[in-house]
Amino acid sequence: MFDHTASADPAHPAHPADAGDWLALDHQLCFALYAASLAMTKTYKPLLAPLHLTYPQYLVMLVLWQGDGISVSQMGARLTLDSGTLTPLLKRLASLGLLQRLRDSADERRVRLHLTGAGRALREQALAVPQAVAGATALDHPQIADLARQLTLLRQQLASALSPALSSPPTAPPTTALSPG
Amino acid sequence: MFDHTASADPAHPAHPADAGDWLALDHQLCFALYAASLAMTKTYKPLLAPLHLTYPQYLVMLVLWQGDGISVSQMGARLTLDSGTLTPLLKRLASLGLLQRLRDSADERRVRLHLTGAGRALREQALAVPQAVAGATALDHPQIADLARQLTLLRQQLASALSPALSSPPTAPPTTALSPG
DNA sequence: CGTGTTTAAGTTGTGCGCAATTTAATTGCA
DNA sequence: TGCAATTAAATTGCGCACAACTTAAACACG
Repeated sequence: MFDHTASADPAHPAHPADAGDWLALDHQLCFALYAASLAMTKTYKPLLAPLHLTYPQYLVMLVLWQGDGISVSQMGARLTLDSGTLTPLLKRLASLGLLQRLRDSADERRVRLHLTGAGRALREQALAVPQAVAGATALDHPQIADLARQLTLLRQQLASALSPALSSPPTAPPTTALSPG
Repeated sequence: MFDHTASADPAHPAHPADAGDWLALDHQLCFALYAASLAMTKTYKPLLAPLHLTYPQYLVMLVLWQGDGISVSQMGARLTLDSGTLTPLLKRLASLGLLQRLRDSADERRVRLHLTGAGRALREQALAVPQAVAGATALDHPQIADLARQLTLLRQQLASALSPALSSPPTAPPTTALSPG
């Protein structure tokens, strides 16, 4: 499956001789990323079930545990999510009693997110989650940190390729990279 | 849990001195993975729009271009998706005229997926997509291949941690890793 | 043969994730 | 001051992802 008419490395040809092999699923970083992300979410599910949180809800709580009172937009910037995703999610967390959504009196457009006592208390139960996930990865911490670093760089690069004007103009202009030869 | 004594880098401490720092968003591999996966999907969107494909639909087509006539379950095994996700997605691809869903006459439970002429022809337009994405990553091919390899290993390890009986019993039993101390 | 089990696909319901639009509040600027 | 432009959040609609369940076909085994 992998090495028909392969160019250099028979196991994982980085440069398929046939142009069509560029479309092979196993050569796609995108699929590796996609499938790993789905697997990660599935790993979290049983760990978050006792906390009555979904995985995106857990991410919101992580942000609030680092500092609450932020606005919906600030939460969105932190998690790269928009209000269309966050508004219903935050309403669910509010109905669970974990946070309050309060209009900013100084700017009535803003909704600020404040942890409740229950929301703050939930943090204690969440402390065991990262270690459990780390165990499931079978990676040690330098490996986890290195992989996280690579993925963060990848995300930043993809984001800057999508909106070149909005971030890091000093680096090379990535617009041309989006139009293949 | 893992070598608590070795924290060094003040900017990105791999080993938070305070136990609470384990919950910091930026220390989470899971978030790096999640955000990178969302960014990747956003990168594909404008590239797949001319093909009238969503990103998961594109993955299905990648599998079929490597060999069609497979069943829904085989597609699911390839993409780690179940029939609840695939059945409506495949019906959309069929209504686009890209594939046919045909009951297997030898086993009427199975539905086999066959590319149409239009489905096969779409492959030509898809050939430019991987290079465009590779450009957006700003990584060269050895780097892309290496990152994909790490992510594939991670996915396999997470999958085996979730269902220890189903894969690689010779390795260490990961059930205990899921229950934190 | 018949019947209980297993398997494949489909269905239903919930929760994201995002594009597009709407509503309302604030800002900019003549 | 007045009014267009901008901004923040919410709403609507669509397409995944998945758990739980249903339907129907194939299999197992006495």
